Amino acid sequence: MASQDLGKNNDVCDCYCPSGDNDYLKEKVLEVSGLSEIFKVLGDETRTKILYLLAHKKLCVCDIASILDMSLPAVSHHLRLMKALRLVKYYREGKMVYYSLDDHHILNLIREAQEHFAEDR
Amino acid sequence: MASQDLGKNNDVCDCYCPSGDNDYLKEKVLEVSGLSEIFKVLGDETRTKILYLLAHKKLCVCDIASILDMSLPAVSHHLRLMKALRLVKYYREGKMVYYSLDDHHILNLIREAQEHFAEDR
DNA sequence: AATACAATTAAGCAATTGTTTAATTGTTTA
DNA sequence: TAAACAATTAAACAATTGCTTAATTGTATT
Repeated sequence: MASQDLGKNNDVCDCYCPSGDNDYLKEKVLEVSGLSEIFKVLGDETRTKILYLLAHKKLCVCDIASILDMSLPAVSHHLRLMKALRLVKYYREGKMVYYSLDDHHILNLIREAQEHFAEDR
Repeated sequence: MASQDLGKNNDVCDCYCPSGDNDYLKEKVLEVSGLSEIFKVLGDETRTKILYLLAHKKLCVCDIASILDMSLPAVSHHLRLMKALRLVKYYREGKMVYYSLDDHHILNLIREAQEHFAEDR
């Protein structure tokens, strides 16, 4: 390894087809960096459903499990992740732990996706 | 196995905490069924970037690879997936294959996610 | 205190995903 | 038609993900 590569693929091809603004686009693309983190959360059907449920009312873990027909640990696992990302919050009431939506902005994303389906198909 | 289960977890717990509208919520949650398919696409950073790039201008595979600093097969692989989902379209021009955005609605989702970050943090 | 129950945590496993390398296809140019 | 190049495809691999089972924690009830 003689010298350090400035990025692996500065010349994958010879064309450089666009008007030469590859450098500009390299900058531009940074605008969406990290965005997929939210999408990854919603990329799991179970999580989208949990968020959608919690948007309607607060629920205990055990109810979510019942509604979604899943095991408690499975649900708890997803809640833990979304708690870490501050999408949901919780409070304990006796034996039960109630979860609710902490980030209501996420609903806009869900609605937007719904429109996506509504329009296209 | 004596009798058929009506869903695995109709009684995960004894509480049934909500006002008893679990059945209603089971229906309600169907509204977001299948939605995560789109989110899954955007859940990969590379794909979000490709879509964002193509929203600005059509590009050949090799340029995308160059801009994102990735191998050609890797990029091609992602494009293939998004082609199948009708998010991007393509046409051949000589040796090069140009891709462009086919589903412009997807940009709304990206913008919505950008706002999500802009507001919260 | 002991039991019961909701929830969490941990470990293990199967399935999926994204990348790499190598081979192949398609188009142009010499 | 042979060589060069863009792109695709296929096979193999590493990493991640989501679930299961089992054990643990925390609270309430007896």
